[in-house]
Amino acid sequence: MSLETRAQGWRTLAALQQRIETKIEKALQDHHDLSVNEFCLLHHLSVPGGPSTRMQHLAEMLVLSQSATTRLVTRLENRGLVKRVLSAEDRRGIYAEATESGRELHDRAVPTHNEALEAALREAEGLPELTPLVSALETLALKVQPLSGLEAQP
Amino acid sequence: MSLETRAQGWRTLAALQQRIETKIEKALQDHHDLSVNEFCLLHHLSVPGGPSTRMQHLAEMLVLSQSATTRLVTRLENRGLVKRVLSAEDRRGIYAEATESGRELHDRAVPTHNEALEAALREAEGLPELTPLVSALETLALKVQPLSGLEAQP
DNA sequence: CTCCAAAAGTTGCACACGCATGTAGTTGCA
DNA sequence: TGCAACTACATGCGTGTGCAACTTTTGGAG
Repeated sequence: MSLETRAQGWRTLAALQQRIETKIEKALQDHHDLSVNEFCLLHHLSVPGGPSTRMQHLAEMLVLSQSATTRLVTRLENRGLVKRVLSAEDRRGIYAEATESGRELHDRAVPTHNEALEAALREAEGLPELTPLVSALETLALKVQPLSGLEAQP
Repeated sequence: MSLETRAQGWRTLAALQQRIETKIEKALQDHHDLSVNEFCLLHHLSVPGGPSTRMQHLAEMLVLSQSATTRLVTRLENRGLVKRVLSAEDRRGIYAEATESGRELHDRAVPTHNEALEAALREAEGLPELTPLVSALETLALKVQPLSGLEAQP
């Protein structure tokens, strides 16, 4: 397979991705006043066992810069959804954790996210050219099931 | 398969997507002073048979708002890479087409884009949790080969 | 012990984007 | 012909993001 072919597939996937993310963004914004990044941050802090995560770790998971993460946490902190906890051992480190109302908002937002995704996928399947792509995503979701979190490479 | 499982897979894919796009963005920025959107715009105007595309059509393809498309074209126009052509039939319509130097820059940028994508995919394959995902993308690129362009649904 | 490089977060700045609005041109209908 | 609704772009404004510079803290070398 040529590089060009793969690149063409990649750009098509990126466009589809963008379209679906836009739909999810609007749904989350309309119903809960949350951006996708804000939702993902709450998701990481609400779901996993360790409810307390370092700023830099959040930046890696969300694929954001440090500064964007700082302000993302600040925004949610100002809304009382997240709180900063200073680390005792390493006083440079700051942990973010979800508050009770943060977890509540997350629980309400999860169905919105999932239903918007379902709707977007169904819609995308309607376009004949995208059908194989969408069905590949379905397979993909199966395979990724046991994934715990994303780590960045150095 | 549960909605949650699919959503988890989707968020993982989105994160990987974002990571790779960031790498491509940096490569294009460093070597050719182009953002990914700018590259994609040039790509659509340089490659296909019809080198002349309406603003709104570009917005659909790039998954951007009208205003973002206006300014995207303006930026490239100021650099002499693209030119606006007023439509004769419908004088509201404006066509964008690549200039000679725009096509040249595109031709130089294509290898950068493709190599950055290859490198990012190889890197992602190194992370054990992402391997199935990446290989799914490989399959995907094959299936999408005959795709000509992306159209939005009304 | 002192000094210094590296790490974790924050902040100033520039910029690309979306939304709402404005403007020019088109279409339809009375 | 004249007016209203609509379309295609452009523009003002607010905001989220990345980069670079800065502060505080840590850990190690001399």
